[in-house]
Amino acid sequence: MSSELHIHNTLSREKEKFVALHPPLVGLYSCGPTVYGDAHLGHARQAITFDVVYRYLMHLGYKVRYVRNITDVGHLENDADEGEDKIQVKARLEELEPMEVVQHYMNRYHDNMRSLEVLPPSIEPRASGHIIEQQELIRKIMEAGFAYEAGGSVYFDVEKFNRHHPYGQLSGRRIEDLLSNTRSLDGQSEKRNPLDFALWKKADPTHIMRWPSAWSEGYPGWHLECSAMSTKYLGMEFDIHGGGMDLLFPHHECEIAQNVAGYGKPSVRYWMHNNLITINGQKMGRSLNNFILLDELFTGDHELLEQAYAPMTVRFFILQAHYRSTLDFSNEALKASEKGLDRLLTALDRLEKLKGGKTSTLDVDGLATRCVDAMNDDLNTPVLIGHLFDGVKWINRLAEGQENLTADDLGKLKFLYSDYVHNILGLRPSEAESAAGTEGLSSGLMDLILEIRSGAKANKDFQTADQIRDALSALGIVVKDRKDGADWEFKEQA
RNA sequence: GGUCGGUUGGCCGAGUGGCUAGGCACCGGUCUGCAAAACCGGGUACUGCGGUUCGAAUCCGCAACCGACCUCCA
Repeated sequence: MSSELHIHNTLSREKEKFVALHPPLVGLYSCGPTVYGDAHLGHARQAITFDVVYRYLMHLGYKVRYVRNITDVGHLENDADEGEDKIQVKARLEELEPMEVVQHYMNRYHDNMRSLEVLPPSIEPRASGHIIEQQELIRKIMEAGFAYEAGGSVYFDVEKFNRHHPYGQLSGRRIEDLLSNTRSLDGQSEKRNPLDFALWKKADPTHIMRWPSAWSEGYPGWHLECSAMSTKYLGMEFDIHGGGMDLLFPHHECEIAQNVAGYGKPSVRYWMHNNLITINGQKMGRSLNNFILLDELFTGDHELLEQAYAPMTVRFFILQAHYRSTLDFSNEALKASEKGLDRLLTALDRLEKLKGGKTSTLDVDGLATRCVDAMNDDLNTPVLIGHLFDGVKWINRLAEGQENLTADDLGKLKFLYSDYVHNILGLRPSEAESAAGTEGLSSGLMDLILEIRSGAKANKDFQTADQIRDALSALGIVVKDRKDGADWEFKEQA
């Protein structure tokens, strides 16, 4: 593929050339978490996938407005008719204000995201802060005749909508199939049709989160917030909407219907969906209760974990698979990522110390082209990483004098690596390493210690030399003897 | 049941009509006081059966198995 960005559009099920609506601006929206619990590996995949989309678009020179919402109201436990709000349930169980629950898990989500080097979005709107906008959209949908009130609640009339606009295009469903598959309600429902979904729910007396409206004191339906908030911040039409594949139906399908019903046209040009993390071949999810929390990964505190994994290991693990493929969790795979990442980052350190020569024996421009092509081909990070490892071999050979690069080419290579590894993939050395760095006190001390050790080695006093190396190893520092002196680095933590 | 997707070597995971993906693990070698790292070399692969083709892991058909969505789920 050439040097233009193509992304797989769920709407067409094909890779399409990306054309921004209003270059250099790009509007990007992705569905954030419902904050009633801690984030697990699946949340990390979603966040990292669209973090890379965000980073890469910026790399290409676009001015991106990235909106990632926080669902803090309206997400029900069950079927829209009988379920209770997830946050309300949690609040009741823990005897907290719903907003205390929201704040608590939102803070923890942000901590997790920071650890994973996920950039904060441009705007992080919360559903509870946009009740007016959501009510306004309901009004528009009702005016257009695609919603009805029943008992103080308002429902979207899917069947009527489908008579004027196709419903189910995104998820590839036909309304007839859906109808024949829905279980029959026992007549208690206010909905005219089982496919209808709630835009506004009347609050029962025990419900804490409630707002006045023309229909009842109540709260908005889950699907509504994304339509209302994306329109508010990105306009009636914007470039990319992302989310996990499990949100495709009904969430995103309903979102499209709401926008078409309320504003007369669909809002999103490119729909992108990341695939799920599996564990023992099965989807990792809250409903299956087989998830591993990010905090558990970072501490190793989970029965399925053989060790703790650094956030960067988790990030690298996720980036080593294409976002549209399932990715199977296993200790073996995580450990392989840990080592691979270490190899990549160590090479990056070595690269910084290299000096240019008179000739070049390697094709840096060719490597750069392969890297761009990989990313332009639907954000193919695993292929990109494969190319970067080709370069790792180069770097190591350069360091050992088996290859040469001119200062000019070396500069290009350094720029390439820092650009892709740091800026686009968002991979950074662990905090212990960057905190100590290669400068400052610890660096000076290490120079001193290694100098003493090298003196001992010169005198064939290997006992002393090994004693120093073992002692440093116990402190988590690895000494590597090279031809021209010794090098050192921190051991991978955990 | 409906719709969609997958099945690649010891593990993870790309790719694609003919050219080594890559990482990890493993084996041999070089270097080294030893070790680590690095470098060089090596083996094991495309679920099965048919078809199209000069040539298929890659396209088509059938079968088996696995999974996702159809209710909440990133």
